Amino acid sequence: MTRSASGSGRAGGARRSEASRRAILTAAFELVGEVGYERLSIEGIAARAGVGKQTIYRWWPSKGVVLFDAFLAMSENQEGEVALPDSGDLEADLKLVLRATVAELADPRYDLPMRALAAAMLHDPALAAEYERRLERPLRASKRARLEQAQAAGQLPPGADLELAVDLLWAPLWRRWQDGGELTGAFADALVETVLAGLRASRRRSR
Amino acid sequence: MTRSASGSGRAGGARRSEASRRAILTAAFELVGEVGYERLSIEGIAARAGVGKQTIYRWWPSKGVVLFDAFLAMSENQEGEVALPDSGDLEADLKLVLRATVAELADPRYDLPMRALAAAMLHDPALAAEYERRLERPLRASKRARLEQAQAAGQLPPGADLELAVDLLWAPLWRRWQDGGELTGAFADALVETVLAGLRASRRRSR
Amino acid sequence: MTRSASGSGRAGGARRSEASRRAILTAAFELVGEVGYERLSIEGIAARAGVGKQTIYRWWPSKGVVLFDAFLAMSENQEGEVALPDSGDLEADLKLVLRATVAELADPRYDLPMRALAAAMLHDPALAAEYERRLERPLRASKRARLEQAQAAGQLPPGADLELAVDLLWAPLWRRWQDGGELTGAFADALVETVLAGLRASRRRSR
Amino acid sequence: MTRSASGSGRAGGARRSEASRRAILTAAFELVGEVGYERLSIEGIAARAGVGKQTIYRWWPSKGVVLFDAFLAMSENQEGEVALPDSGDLEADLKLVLRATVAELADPRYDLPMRALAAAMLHDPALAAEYERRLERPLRASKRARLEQAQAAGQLPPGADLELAVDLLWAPLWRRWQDGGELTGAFADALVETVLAGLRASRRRSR
DNA sequence: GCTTAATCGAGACGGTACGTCGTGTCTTTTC
DNA sequence: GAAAAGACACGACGTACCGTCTCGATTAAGC
Repeated sequence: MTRSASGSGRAGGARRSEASRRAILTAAFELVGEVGYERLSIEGIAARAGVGKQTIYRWWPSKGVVLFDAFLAMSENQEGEVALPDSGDLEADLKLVLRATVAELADPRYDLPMRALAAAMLHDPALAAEYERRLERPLRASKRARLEQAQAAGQLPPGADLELAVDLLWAPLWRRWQDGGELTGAFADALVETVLAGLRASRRRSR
Repeated sequence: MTRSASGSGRAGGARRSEASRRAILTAAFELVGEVGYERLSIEGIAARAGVGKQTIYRWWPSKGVVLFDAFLAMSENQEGEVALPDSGDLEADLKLVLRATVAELADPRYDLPMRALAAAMLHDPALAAEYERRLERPLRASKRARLEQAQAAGQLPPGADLELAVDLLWAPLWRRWQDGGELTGAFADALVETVLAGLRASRRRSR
Repeated sequence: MTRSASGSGRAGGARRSEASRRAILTAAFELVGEVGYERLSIEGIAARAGVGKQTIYRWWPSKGVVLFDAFLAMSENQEGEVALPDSGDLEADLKLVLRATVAELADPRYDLPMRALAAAMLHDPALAAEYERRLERPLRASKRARLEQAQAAGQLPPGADLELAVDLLWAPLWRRWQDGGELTGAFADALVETVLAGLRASRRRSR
Repeated sequence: MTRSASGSGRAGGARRSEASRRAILTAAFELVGEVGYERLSIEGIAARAGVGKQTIYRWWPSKGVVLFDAFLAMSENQEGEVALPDSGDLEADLKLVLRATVAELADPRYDLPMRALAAAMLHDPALAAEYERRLERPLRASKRARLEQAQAAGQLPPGADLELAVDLLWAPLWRRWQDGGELTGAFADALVETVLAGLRASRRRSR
């Protein structure tokens, strides 16, 4: 997303300021948590970061992308590989993970920024694609890996549609969060139980 | 000097112009389909509707609410009672309805406006609540009614969590649409089959 | 003051409301003294007068004319005939009158409204003409009459240009007031003395 | 009135655009000549000058001040020292100058802008003060200087009130112009003759 | 060490849109 | 019919940001 500064034939001159980059991302994250996405402005970010506007325009193509980078920077760990826990008990593991997701979505420090990012993606397909590539896909892969592991261990029938399974497990959570509905651990538990029951009973199908 | 207006209601003065109201909603709906939510402006709506800006500000509190009303006006039928089909075959009925939903989400005439509305609700909880009250709740009620009917007919076990069932059936659809993922009739079918399997297998639970 | 509907040949319907007329003029005069001419608005006058805007538009062609009428109404006496004092001593009489003018111009209750009226006339020639006809001309006539009386009494030479004399006596006063310069009784006295000296010494001229 | 851009402590950043400044002043002067002061708008000036509104608001506090600067810029010479002619014959010199003033006031190219400026000063004392300081005072000084010269040469008595003299000579001209009265060379001549007669006959006085 | 050039803070610029206020007209209802 | 009330199309207000564009000042390579 940001330009690489690798060792190509660069004549001379100053390199990108890491201090400014971090100040911008921090300012963006804080501001969006205070005023929301609609009233987040490049000027506001620049002012709070103590940075010239051009420094933002030079390195980021849009407000949404700044926000996205800010999001990544504030949750460093998420970009690396995150394996789901594997205790051998699929149902227990999934409940654990879904309850953690519920807790994160309920955290007021993340609620506004995440809504902002969701809104940004709704009107910027390129940003949505970037999000898909850098956050959604790896996360989904690790979710899928855990299910495949269960399938290999015979806990899920060989014909179960695992892609669908991932959607069934997480989509209702996101939906409830977006709609402002009640989001509890009990809901997560019921979700896991019902979906697993469905998967276990599912007929073989091709995909 | 003048006596206060007697009795009920309105002392005098001009009434709200229905023509302007409709022109505004039409213009808003068209514009959002052309330029998206971020570049939709009150000024633009007013200009296209041939209306003064004040006429918009007088009757609507925000861009998002105009958009929401525009949405309602353009899909009048949705506010009234919409019962899901009931052929006696729950699975067939649900597949029919979900495939219809898929088709609607894929319709380019509704895609941009719906994304815009979704974005507007993401940064305006009041709007989200209004949407919940006027569109989501009635729709959800009719979905639930169909499931209860099936339950009464013995096609679903008495302990099945029908609220969860509604989320399981529709949330993955919305999620895929939002993320720009592939959204097909086959996906809808698989969704219905798996969820129904899960519900049928579900243990008795209290809610 | 307000005559009840008399027997003139009026077919039917309401007559002009004298109460509204007075309320409007009073409101206009007060408002212009509070906010000045630029920020005086028809809406503001109507609101303060407790009157519909149309009632103003129906009877007055412009803001300036309302102001002008307000001015007249607040200084009723000035429209009637106002004779300058004639004690027989021209110099003393003029000093008296000019000192009175100075006092009036210095009165803070009249300063802002008069500036407003002057400004209104600067950009509305029709208003200026109306002012000329209804206030300036009669006033000027009485000034001239006093000078002619003095001329007849031999206190001014027969060839003295009396039109010029009126300008010479009053214009410097208005000018100083407009420019915010110092405006004192002593100035008025010096003015009278010098102008009278000039007139007495003037050669015969035709006009 | 506008900030100096000299070499003192400016950190960095772009400097004021001289091209925009001139375009704005030119546009303001032209527009006020076309539509008058009341219908002169910042928006109109910006549009004609091809400039953003903010560029006007950044450097000028009000419409009146823009107009004033435009006035100065369009009559550059008037700010510098303008000595009145001194042929040795005071009466002839004054007649010359007053006739020139009459001609200028009659010039349609200047009439509307000058009325506009006069109106602006009537409702903005700060602007009036600025005008006094930058245009009126120097002009008045040179008028006074010419009279002092005449006094030194014995053409006016040592006790003559020269401040009053300046008012007596020019105020009637301005007054007639404002009121839309007839303004001719003959009037200027009569004015000079009568005032000079008055001054020559005036008693010694202190000021 | 000197040169050289990209980056930085700062902020002016031409613009678009904001949300408010006032204009002058029109409509509705009351007297 | 006139009046109070107030909606309407319109235009301007003064402000906030947009994204672009200079300005010096700073900074680190390559010579």
